[in-house]
Amino acid sequence: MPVIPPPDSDDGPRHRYDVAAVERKWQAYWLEHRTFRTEIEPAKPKAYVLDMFPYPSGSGLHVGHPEGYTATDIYCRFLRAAGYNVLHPIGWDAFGLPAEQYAIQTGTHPADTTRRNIDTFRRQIRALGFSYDWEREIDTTDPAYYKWTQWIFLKLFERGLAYTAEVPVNWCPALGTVLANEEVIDGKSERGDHPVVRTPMRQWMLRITAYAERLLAGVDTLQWPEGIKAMQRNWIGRSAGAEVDFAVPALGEKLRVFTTRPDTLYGATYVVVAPEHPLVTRLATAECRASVDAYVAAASRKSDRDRQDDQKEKTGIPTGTVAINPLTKQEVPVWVADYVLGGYGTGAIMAVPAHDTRDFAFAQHHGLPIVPVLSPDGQPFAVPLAEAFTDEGIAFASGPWSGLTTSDFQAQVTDHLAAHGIGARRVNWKLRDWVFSRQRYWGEPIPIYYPMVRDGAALVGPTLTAQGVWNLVQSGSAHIDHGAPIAVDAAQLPLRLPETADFQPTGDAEPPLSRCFAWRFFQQDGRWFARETNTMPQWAGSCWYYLRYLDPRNDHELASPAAIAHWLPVDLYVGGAEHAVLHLLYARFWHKVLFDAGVVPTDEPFQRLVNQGMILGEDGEKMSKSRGNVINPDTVLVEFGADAFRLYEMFMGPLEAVKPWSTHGLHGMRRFLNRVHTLYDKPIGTGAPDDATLRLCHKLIRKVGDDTRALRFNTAIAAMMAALNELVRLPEFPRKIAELFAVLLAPYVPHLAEELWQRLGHPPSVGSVPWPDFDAALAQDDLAEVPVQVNGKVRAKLMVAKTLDRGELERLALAEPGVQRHMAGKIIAKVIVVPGKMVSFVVK
RNA sequence: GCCGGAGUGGUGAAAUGGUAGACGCGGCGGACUCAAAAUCCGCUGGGCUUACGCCCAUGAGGGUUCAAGUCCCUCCUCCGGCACCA
Repeated sequence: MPVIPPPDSDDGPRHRYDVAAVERKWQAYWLEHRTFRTEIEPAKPKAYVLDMFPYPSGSGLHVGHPEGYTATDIYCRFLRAAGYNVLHPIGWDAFGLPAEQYAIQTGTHPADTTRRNIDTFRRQIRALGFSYDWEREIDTTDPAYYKWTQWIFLKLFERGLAYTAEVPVNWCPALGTVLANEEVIDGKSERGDHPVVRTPMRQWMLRITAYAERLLAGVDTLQWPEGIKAMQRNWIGRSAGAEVDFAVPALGEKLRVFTTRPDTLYGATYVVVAPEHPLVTRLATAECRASVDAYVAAASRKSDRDRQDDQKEKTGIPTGTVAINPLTKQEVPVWVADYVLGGYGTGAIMAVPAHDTRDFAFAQHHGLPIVPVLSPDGQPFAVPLAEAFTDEGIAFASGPWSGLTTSDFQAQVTDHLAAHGIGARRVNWKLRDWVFSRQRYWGEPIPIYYPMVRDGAALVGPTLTAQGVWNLVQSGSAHIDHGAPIAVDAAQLPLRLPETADFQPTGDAEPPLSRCFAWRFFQQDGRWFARETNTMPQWAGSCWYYLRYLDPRNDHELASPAAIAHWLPVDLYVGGAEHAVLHLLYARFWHKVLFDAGVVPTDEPFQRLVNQGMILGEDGEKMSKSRGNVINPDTVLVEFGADAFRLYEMFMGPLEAVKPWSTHGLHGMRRFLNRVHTLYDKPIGTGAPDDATLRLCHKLIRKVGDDTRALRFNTAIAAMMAALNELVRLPEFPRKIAELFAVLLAPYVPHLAEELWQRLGHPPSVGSVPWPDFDAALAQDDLAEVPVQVNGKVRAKLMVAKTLDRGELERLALAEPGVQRHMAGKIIAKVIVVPGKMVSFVVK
């Protein structure tokens, strides 16, 4: 029979080994052998490496998810080999609007879509070969999980940090729910970009402002990107200044204003109150009443968005009333204008047009006086100001305070005001309390209930049904006493979300749970009660999930104290920068509360944070369906395999950098892996490697170790590529080197590394092989190429022993023809010799 | 406007103040092949030069230094965030 040459494999000759089979084989092996199961090993140093868990959307994983996940996976595999006890879990942040929106659109129950989405995400993540401990997988919609979300809520409630209030909230009619300030971007919902309006409603609030000072101070202690820290500081928005009373003789009242620049009080030429200010109506004189009322009414109709749009021309009108500047004793007019916010400070300001850009614009527009009282040198400005002077400086025209610097003036005048009972030192915060309730179905039920009242007494009625109670409420003969919230007994948790097909929002403020009468109304000791029907926002489950991973199946504690003590804090947290203020601020807040409650031993949850940079489309634009530049990981995996995919995402550039996708680059990774595979086809030599190869390898161990530890994966990969380029030149592949190279590759391309390790005759897993040590002497060359500079330009290069002494080095350098040529006819003014590094001559 | 980050070949990017452009992609040339693909080898910042070499070059302009992509000052551009918070 003729010998039939084996056909090239069907999936193309570029696949030199059967990537799909190899990857499937090892993924199955890891799962079956629970290779990455984690237990507490007290003898080892611990490392808690956390990914921001995904929201399992209907569209599946995008290429941005695996970027961070690959980084932490490589890091974890490396740390395990380096002798660490590593915790590396994954789970699902599965409550929230998108799943519910999708469910509403398709008529499927959110529980079903959520389950399906999770299955997809799990399959996709497993296909990438990540070393998660799957026995710690969590799902925020699992009652066994949200039992503890509710338990933490009860802690907040007990400590007075959860309360209800009738407050102006961000109501989003399209989504049928209120949103937190953090969820509103430019007057639109963060999710879905729907309009948001301000309207007062009864809401559950969390008193995050009580932690403002600590949340701010804690930022300084964190190893986080500067940008994120700045954003948190900015969001918390501490502002120190003074409150000052301006007397309003016509009313016999004081108008209290907040200012950060009490040193400009002599320049305060008018006062402005917000349209929402409680005194507005009374401030309006008879002549101004109609216009003030109209202005206030118009302002109340405007959304925040509209108010911002009107920035260019600042509107406002006089109230007709005057106030007295407490220092100059002069009368200044009181205006009402919507550039002053009702919800910040006292809702009133003293306007100093000469030294505040906003006041300046307003004063110019409305012809109000502009009086400078401060300049860089304390000399009055010679000409009228063209713009506000807002820097610090030296005061003039300020009575006894003239000549003082801004800071001295501020300190002294604040004391003076306080001593005379007309002011006080004051710190304001931009941070507001967190609106915590949502009028949606797909969230954690808030574990609170209220007494039912009929005719001023508790509603009793053994024969009543839940529906009957509702009828009483509808008819007005009974009501829910929202003023007397009662916490569900912790032993009764979880308070399960009722199953219902009627989960659609109605567009009014009544949550879907209000219609689940059998769940909502219940009888206890003969009395009727009504459950809270708002649910928690999406952020609730993610506020503490990193704690549940520590002990995920514990049903009598959030996590055991032993597990908490062992693993906290999170040593490295990797995720997208889009969570800079929302998730990261809320989670820090809850963590501090749990710290105060003695549940956790640390004040901050996430010691070190790294943001992976966004991956752009091949066109350099943000990936989006509308641009059609979205890369689907599933497709990439089929064509190139997980190892190549992982390697490519890490090789693209620094982890934190924003970088465009390139399918060409991916081909390069496949080529690299094929060449590695081919290298192991060579005869495996039993002899000792030669000196050059040995040095190469020891340098490689150091380089890959250092870079991996520092999350510089791109340069570690480059070093392995460079090493491969040398190794392929060897006539045979020494066994020791073959083993070593597989071990170094393992964190990066775990499937191939396992396969090669097995081919070398070892039992799995290559991941259990300790990370090799390098020999410091072998990890550096004894020869060095030393550049010789003449007047700063390299004129020769010397190949010399690294340790060659200065005198000899200088002598050799001088002998170089290239050096001679540039020194001819000149005298040496200076010689710098750095042994092993550099020789530099300065000649004249 | 304010805050944070970044500007380096055709391209993604490397470079403890000490040889700018490692590594990858792309391109060019060659080997193999009937041919192509794949693979392998070589070259590849720009300019001048037959050549040895020389000059220029890290957004722009200054400065410090024997030596600057790296440190300092001024400015420009791009990305991300915040934005009437007094």
